[in-house]
Amino acid sequence: MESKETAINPDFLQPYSPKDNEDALYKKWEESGYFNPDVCVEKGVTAKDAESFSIVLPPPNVTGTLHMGHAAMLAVEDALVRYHRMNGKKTLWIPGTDSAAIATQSKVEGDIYKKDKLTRHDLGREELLKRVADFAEQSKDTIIGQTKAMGSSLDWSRYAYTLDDKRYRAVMEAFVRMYEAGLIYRGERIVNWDPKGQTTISDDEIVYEERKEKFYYLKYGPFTIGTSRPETKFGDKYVVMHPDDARYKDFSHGQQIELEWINGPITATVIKDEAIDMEFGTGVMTITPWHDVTDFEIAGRHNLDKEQVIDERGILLPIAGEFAGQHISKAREAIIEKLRSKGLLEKEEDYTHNVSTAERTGAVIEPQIKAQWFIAVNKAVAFPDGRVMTLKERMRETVEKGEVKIAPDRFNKTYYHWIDNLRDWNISRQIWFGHRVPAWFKEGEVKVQTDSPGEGWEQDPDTLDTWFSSGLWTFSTLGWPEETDDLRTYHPTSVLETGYDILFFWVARMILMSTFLLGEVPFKQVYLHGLVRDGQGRKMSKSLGNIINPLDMIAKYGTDATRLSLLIGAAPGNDVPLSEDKIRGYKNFANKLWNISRFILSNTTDSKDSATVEYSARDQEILAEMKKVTTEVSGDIEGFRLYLAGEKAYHYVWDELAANILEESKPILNGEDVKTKLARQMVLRECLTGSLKILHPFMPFVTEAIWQRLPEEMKDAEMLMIAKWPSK
RNA sequence: GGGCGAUUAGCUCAGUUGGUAGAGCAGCGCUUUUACACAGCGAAGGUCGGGGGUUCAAAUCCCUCAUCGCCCACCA
Repeated sequence: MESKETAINPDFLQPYSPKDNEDALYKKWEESGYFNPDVCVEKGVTAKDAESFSIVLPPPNVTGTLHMGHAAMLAVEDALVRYHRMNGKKTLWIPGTDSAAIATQSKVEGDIYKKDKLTRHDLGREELLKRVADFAEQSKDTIIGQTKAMGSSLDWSRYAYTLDDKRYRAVMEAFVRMYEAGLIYRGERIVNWDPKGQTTISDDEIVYEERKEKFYYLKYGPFTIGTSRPETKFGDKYVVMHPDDARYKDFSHGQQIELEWINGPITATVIKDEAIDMEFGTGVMTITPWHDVTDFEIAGRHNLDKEQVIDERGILLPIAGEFAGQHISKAREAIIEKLRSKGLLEKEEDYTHNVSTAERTGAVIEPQIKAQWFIAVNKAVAFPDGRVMTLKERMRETVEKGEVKIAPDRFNKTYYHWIDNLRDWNISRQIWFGHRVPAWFKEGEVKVQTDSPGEGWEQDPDTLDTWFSSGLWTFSTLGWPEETDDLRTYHPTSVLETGYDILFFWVARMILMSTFLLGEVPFKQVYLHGLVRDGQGRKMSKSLGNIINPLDMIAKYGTDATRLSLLIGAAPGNDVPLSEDKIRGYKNFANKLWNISRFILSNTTDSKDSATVEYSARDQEILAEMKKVTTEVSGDIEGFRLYLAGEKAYHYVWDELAANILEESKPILNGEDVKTKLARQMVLRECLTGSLKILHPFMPFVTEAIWQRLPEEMKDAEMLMIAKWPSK
């Protein structure tokens, strides 16, 4: 026994230490160049004509730090990538970071204000952009370093940043092409104005919040109107009711009525419109087309005047008379007081309704009419394949026809529902950090082109919605608009793995961009993961104090344990409960594997000659079993059931290989029958390498650490990372 | 108001095409016999949310109710 122990690597005499292995292994992988498929082909690891497998990493915010959600995403994607790489595919996983326009700019603005008490207007556009860019550059290494700590086998030579030159160019090109196709237009429309962020936002960036407010009944000439927003009512000179409402049949469309209103007598005009709900309130309302979407549409149908009442900062304009200059949040009380004193307030009720707020800033949205850039989703245009259809139709079709498959498929319905309700997408933002709209103005003329038309042309100061550039991500990272080899080889990408919470923001927008600009889908498969929650299924949050930091877990239990805990039990589309106990359990497993290896190696040091092996029936059974597990694990990975694949491999190794096979092998290994012993030694070695391989996608470090310590004759590759997946 | 999902052992969840329930963690008892105490062995624990139906057979399919959660929606 003594001699056998010394024959194997002495590291095995100590428990497995993730800390002492992980960084060195990652460095070794990175330096080998095998994260880059070109190197794999060059060195003969991958066949020149091999099928490709590609994933783009959903780019984390440059200024962010790694949280469990990222860790889960990296674990899933890396497992897929490692599996396909070992299966001989030309495998590419592209890293990148996102400038995250609004989020980043407001973070920097906040910091500057805290430190120097300066606003962005004090600094000016150029200076602010410089500071934001510096900040982004500084903090980008943090997230990259953390991504590496997870063991991610990303091809760093292809690293992309949403605001780097190539991506910037792609964005400009996309805008111009869509404009020329008539898909992008500039229009005066009612948009969602965020008074705090001082920018418009898209419909998808709105979050509804339930609020308890007062609902007021006001006397408006012969009518009683209901409103929850008296501060918008100054300009109201149209009173609207349903044409079929019997209560108001004596009033006719277009009829003019003199009445006393907040700031004195006005002339109101009766409008009949079917948008009115006869059941709600009194069935009569006045309209404020400048600050309400429904009202805007009614005004549009009847060609009515529109007047702005509230400015961009939420301050009442001169139309409000004595209330002008007041902020709407303060003015409401005073207005109600005046209405009451004039006898115009009939009653007030408690009222619960949904208020639209901006996702980023939390501010209550104030609809405003503004000239903005939009993408027309209902306009039929010619696609690259020659067909003429709308973006909506094309987007729906990709999923309906299975060009893009979504796992879990129940999200198909969610996707359709979103598309059916989709309205033109407002893509211009009034912030500075981001891709600037490639439109140029001069004396009322507009030119849309990537570079300035020359002297005297002023570029539109607006920037683009961050999701516009994100929508190009699968192909802007591959070199588009140039026709690169990468684009030909790796697009459409194989899988897009991301959280279900950005199905609309991102997944749908990528489908939109790719089908129109390239004439193909951006990816064949969507894999939606859930949110990582705590052990009790609660959301992780600072206030609950239940945040589990992936880097802490990596330091404490190792990356492999952290990865496994995020993979097992994580079915697509379902939230993942995570507790420290769970991670600890998988740390023990890594050590178990280490000890299994130690046992097998120390008991097979004298088994070099394999030429004349005769397997017993049981030996063959064991080998068949190994093969069966491999088949199942492979099937589960390919079917995106990683939670099952990981569990099965785990189960096999612990409960079958360790508990049964090793135990029953002890008498044979210690016995006198040399032939039987040799056969079993070969079988055990086979089980070990097979187990390391099927576990590698899930726990790359410990499996590679063991692989590096195997005798040469057991290995078919210098690194497990590029070893051949066992036959299925 | 519409849609989706969940309800299985103390906790968190598996259970792929229907065949008399499984895992991890926690907990209980025993074991330091060298691969591993970051371990092993053993016992305990569930009328699979309620009700109805289809079937020889249902946690698994259908209907219905209940509770919880999520998403979507321009009722002033």
